[in-house]
Amino acid sequence: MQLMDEVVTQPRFGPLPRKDEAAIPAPQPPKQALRDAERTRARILAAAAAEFAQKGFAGARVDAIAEASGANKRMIYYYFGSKEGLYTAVLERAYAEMRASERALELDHLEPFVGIQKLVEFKFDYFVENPSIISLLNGENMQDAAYLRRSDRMADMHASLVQTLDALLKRGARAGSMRRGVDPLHLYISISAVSYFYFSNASTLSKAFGRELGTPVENKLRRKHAVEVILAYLRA
Amino acid sequence: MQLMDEVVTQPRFGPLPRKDEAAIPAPQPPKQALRDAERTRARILAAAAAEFAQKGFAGARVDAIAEASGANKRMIYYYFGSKEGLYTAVLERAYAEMRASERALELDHLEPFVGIQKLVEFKFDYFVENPSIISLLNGENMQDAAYLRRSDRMADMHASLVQTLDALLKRGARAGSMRRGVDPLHLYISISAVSYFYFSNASTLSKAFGRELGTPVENKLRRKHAVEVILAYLRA
Amino acid sequence: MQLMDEVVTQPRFGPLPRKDEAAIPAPQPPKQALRDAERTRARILAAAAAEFAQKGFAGARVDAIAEASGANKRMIYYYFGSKEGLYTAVLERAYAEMRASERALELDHLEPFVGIQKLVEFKFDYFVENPSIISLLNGENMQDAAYLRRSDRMADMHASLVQTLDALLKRGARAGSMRRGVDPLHLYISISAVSYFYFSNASTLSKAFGRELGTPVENKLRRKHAVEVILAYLRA
Amino acid sequence: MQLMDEVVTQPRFGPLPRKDEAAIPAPQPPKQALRDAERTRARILAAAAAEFAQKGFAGARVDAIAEASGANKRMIYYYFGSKEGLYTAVLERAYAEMRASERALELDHLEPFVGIQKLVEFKFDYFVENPSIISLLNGENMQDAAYLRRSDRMADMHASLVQTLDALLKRGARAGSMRRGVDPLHLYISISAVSYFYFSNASTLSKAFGRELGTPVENKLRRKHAVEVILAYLRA
DNA sequence: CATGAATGAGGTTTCATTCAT
DNA sequence: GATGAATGAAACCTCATTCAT
Repeated sequence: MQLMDEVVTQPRFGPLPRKDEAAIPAPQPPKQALRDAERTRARILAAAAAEFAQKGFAGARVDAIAEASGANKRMIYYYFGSKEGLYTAVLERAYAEMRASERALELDHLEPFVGIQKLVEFKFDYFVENPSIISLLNGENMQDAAYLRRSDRMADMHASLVQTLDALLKRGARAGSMRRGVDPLHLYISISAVSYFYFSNASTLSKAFGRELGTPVENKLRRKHAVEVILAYLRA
Repeated sequence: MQLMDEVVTQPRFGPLPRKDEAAIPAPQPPKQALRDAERTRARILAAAAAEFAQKGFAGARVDAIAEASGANKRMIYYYFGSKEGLYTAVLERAYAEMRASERALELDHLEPFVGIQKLVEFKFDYFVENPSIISLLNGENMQDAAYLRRSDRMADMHASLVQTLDALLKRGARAGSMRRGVDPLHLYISISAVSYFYFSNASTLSKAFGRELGTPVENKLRRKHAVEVILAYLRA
Repeated sequence: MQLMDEVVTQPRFGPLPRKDEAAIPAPQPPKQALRDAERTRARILAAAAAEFAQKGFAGARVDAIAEASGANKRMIYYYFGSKEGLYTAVLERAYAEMRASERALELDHLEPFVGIQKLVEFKFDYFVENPSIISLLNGENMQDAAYLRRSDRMADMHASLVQTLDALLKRGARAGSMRRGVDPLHLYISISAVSYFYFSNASTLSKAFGRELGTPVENKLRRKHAVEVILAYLRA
Repeated sequence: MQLMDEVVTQPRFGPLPRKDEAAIPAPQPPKQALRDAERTRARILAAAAAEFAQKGFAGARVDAIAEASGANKRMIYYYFGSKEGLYTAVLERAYAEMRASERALELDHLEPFVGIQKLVEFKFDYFVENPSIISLLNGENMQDAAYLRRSDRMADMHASLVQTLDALLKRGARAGSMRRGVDPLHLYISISAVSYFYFSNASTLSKAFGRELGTPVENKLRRKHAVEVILAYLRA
């Protein structure tokens, strides 16, 4: 969950700052006083992300998170209110970060094929670097997005990305180099799919086919393959 | 989990028939008793599949399975020994059935593009009809295939399918109509991915993009898209 | 809580038979099979009544109740669902029993003064024999009847008693021997008060006045006094 | 708990001024600091009285008291040492104030019936104005006066009142207008009872009889009734 | 005087599993 | 074959209390 730390959230401490955590730009208090609370909170969040990713919501143990984070179990409730609150915080953070990274891509002004290739590669690389996002999403999807469904903070999520894709597709089509009539959402889904599934199902696939996936060598192969599949589909 | 019932496993009723269940042809007990036992067992298995799919291994409740199946809780232990035993049985059954269905496809003698299109469509349709397999696989992958890893009964799994794919690819390449140098495993993964991911992540995608996926209309669109993506990639 | 056992409730077992417990006249199953469940449930209820009476809802310990009842802690949840459920059950039972006892009085056809004297004495004696009802009521009243408020099963409670009192008052007034214009509800409250308060506040009163209340000798005095206060008030 | 503030106790602020608080005349610190400390202490005490009255000792939450009083939780420990210490302080204060108010009555030289009527009315009015004293006493009595029992400061409590009552009774008896042989303690108990019980059990009574008690109209009725009951009993 | 962060003991509740019939 | 009752371990969570500043 390394990348997570790069998301800029205002330092938070005190009990249960649940709603719109990052919304209020708090005045900067003296460094030292803050540090502990902020760091404790961050450490809990990091430990929780790992635990929830590996075991799912039901399988995760609050005790394990407390221990892994080096914090007292009570602190988890002090900062997040409940196991569920912690889970939601982890989920929102992971999601928010992914969105932020996508936003930072700025594909709009690239040549269409170049832009889309960049997106495919970004997706692949992102999953390499943030493996827990896959497990977290898997867990959520298994329970029909029970927790994300309740979160207001991720309503607008990728909307922008699909619009960006749409613009690229239109430009490419106008230029005559790109297939017409492509549904940008389904394209986005396929772009995600060819990377996501490779990672998410690596364990069972490796076992089933007796070929260890997820290794650097295999990843390189897969990354290239993913780009080819998507670009081949888009060529006019 | 309707299709599951068509898999022919030997009826089992004594306690703990864990290993190699179907291997030994059990002595034939009086018809009626057998039927009841078999039916109880089947009902437990079906209820368990639903529960495990929805909640994962840790989140699933033995009580809930007992109630849903109409069986006494004790029976679960009588037939499957433990929650873990039940989970393994569910997993193996789902896997075995998927394999059996794939085997029944007989793509070998089809024209390469036709064969591959048929496979893409089969995958898609299979997930439509057997939604729980996706959740079960997700659960397994989240815990690094902890249970499947231990199962001997699924060693040879899809091996055959990849070989079939390889043959089709070679034939297509020789004929000059098909792209050369395609890795059949990665092709298989992509074929699975474009359908699987659409279903597995339908909940979060629907929420994120504000477009309800999984509906008949949307499914039809997706199925067509999936075929196009794969075939476009393969065209020489 | 001895008297409680005389209340006739249908034997109940199995998990969480919360609503209208006593309403359905269950068919009488074989004695032996029932016994344990019924007895366990009764023992938990008795232990809980004692614990809740002494410590209040918040102060009571589920562990203590389990131990005192000789039952496993889990059984409490099996039969009553939660600490709150158990508390409600205790409360309803105590209340229902008091109502049943009052109903059994049959004061209607007595000479008015005799009838009212009998009621005063009954109230006094009931508190002597069922001390926990006082603590339970105290606890409820401290929290503004939070739990009783939610219980449907005690709506009609004493209604009948006040009507009985009203009839006696009217008869006495017509005969010229009894004070006119007495509000039967406030009379009932006073009848309860002169006994209840003596018991409910015995501890602090004893301490404050340095005279041990609640002893047999003192009780005899108090009982006589209570009767005199009420009857003197009613004489024309 | 407004009346409480009128009790004159020496302002206290150092840590743990538990025993005989008011006995030692503390050195006078600078006015302002003193005022703040005193005010914080008073606010905590007031909030605590409300919380303990409503929830009992076990049900009360130190956090809730801190929040309601606007003070930091640490301050509670600074001033009162522990939850128990705070509870005792609340109890003693409430008790001391009631005693002080009773002392201020000066019934000794009144005509006996007038004096006793005044006492009945005083009791009633006191409970109207100090509702929390009832809950606090209830709580104490539920746990057999566990805390009051330990307090030295309330040994002599009402002793004087009973003596006053005794004097009035004797005077009335000598004058021939008043019943002879009345036990002044039991009279005092009855006087308390007819008001106390009405308030202490208002919640359950209101629910049970479907008539809202504690309203101004109902209170007026009750007050009159209480006086009548006691005076009728005393008439020769 | 005051505060936010931290703690550990203990409380309620849940769960897979087994016993007795 | 089947059932309801029972169990103990462990899970989540709460609370009074203390530490560091």
